[in-house]
Amino acid sequence: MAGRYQPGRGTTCTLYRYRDRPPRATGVARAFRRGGRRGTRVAIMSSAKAATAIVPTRSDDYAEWYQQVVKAADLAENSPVRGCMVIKPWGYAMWENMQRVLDGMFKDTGHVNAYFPLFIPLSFLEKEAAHVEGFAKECAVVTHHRLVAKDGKLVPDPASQLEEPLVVRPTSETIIGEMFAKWVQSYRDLPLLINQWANVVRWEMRTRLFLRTAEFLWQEGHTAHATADEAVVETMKMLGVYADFAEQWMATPVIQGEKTAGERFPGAVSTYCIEAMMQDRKALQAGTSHFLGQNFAKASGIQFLDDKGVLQHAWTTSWGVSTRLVGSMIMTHADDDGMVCPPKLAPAHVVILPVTHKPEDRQRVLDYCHALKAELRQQQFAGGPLRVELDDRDLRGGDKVWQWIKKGVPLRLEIGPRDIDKDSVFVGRRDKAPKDKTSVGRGEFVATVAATLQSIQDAMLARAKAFRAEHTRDVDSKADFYAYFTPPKQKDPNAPTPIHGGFAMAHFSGDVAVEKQIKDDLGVTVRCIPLGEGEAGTCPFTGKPSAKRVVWAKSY
RNA sequence: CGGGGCGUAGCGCAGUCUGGUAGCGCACUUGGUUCGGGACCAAGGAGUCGGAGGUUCAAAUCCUCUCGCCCCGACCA
Repeated sequence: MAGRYQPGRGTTCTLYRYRDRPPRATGVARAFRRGGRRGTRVAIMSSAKAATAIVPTRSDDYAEWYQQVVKAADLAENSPVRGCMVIKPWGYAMWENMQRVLDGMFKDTGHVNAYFPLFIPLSFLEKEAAHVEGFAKECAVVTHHRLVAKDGKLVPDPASQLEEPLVVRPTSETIIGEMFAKWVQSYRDLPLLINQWANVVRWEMRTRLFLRTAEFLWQEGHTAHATADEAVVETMKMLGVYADFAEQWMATPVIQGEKTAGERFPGAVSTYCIEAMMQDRKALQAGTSHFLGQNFAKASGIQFLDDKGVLQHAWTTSWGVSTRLVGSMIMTHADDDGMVCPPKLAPAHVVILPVTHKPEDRQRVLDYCHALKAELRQQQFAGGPLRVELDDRDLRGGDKVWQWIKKGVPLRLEIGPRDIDKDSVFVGRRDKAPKDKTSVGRGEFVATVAATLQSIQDAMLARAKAFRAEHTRDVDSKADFYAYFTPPKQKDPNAPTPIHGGFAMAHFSGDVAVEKQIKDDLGVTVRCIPLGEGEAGTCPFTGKPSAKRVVWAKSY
């Protein structure tokens, strides 16, 4: 086994692998596993690189970094059920915060919540041709309703076979359409503006925590309107709600645009989306809004008498965002020390870490911290009381500090006897380096905490915007386009693809064949056709005229 | 679904090639020393080596099958 790296045997460096923290010393030898157990291990030796809490780093191995952040921040883990995740309290709290805010936005735009069944009769899915084709391949199907013991095991009782199989909803257009058909008789029943918070199941081949799992949580809005115009307005309105939410709450800049025919929702007339750039420069669709025309109304029989007594099909829309948004926040904001929560959606805004080394100081410090916690909770931020954690667990200080850094809490307060004597707090901001901490008077901290959180929120959005700008460029020739999206040569064909490319803004004549060719060649697709006016130009692939530049990128 | 890799204590791994019945670091528990800090010393708890068959006196190790996870593709509403 020549050349095999053997830690602790004749080498002077120490091997650290995926441990939950790096050594304190800078200039450490770091290594991480990649691929095989033997011979293919890659040891990264770097004296210049600072130690990070997450190994590997983003630039070392982005996909692995993502998984390590999810683990280190205690957001979620894989379940015994293939492709399904358990969302842990810290991750779920982010989703709850998103839910609360979005729910408010939906209500403010006139929508009401309802709940529809998990199970959809198979025949419902068959009603809309494109819908069938789009979803058939990834449905979970229920065929029996009872188990019987057989040879000491439980098996579906053959006698309990369902006459019509039930599909676990991959989305609810069909069953909601069925109900809408009953609810709508007259133009006076319209518009119908419904949202539901639910889980859905799509039997995905390859899954990733939060980004693509077999079961996930989402909201799906479904509306029915008397006119096409009204439905289109609704479609765009909700797209705008998503874009606002992404920017203002998730600190994630997004491009609003329309999908090409190939990327359209099965059964939709047009699909709109918000697209965000992750730190590996890939695009992630963070939300979609569909104008469904009369397709589903016709399939489900949603009809009404208009004000002239004419029977018409309604015009419908649907729109949704999912727990994927949690994944997008990780990929947008997390760094090599773990999660970085946008303050407005953080499960906790502030964590107080009492420094209680000497027993005689302990009670005094804790009393001070509890009082400060109570005072901070009186403060308002982002439309609610400040969320404050007091971590008085009997752990060593450094351990606790790093746990909270990895979880991404915006503000850390370390408070010991010396701070109390000065009536001040020692503040660390998650958007700054872990050791970059400052002493601030208690009164001043409390008075400015909301502003401080807002400044972190703003800094995160600005940073994400700058990153996107840095990796977005106009591309005007096919050669440049191909060069932009071709990764550096890899010695090992099975190694992760290095980070490269970004968003290419290129003209496009709309040829489906061209789009397909580029996808086959580079794995790059049109993420969206941005809304708004654009300058006309020439498609670099066909030489045909193009109305405006579209966003090309690799994507999740 | 194709190609590659990996499943050994909570986490990260060694041990597998050359079968002899399990080890290291961190975490955990206890005691002590430390203490504005991701400490140190000592003692200790924790694993039917992913699962099922098979070969063998003997299997983490060899063979077959299977499940799961990860990477590269394919697919992706």
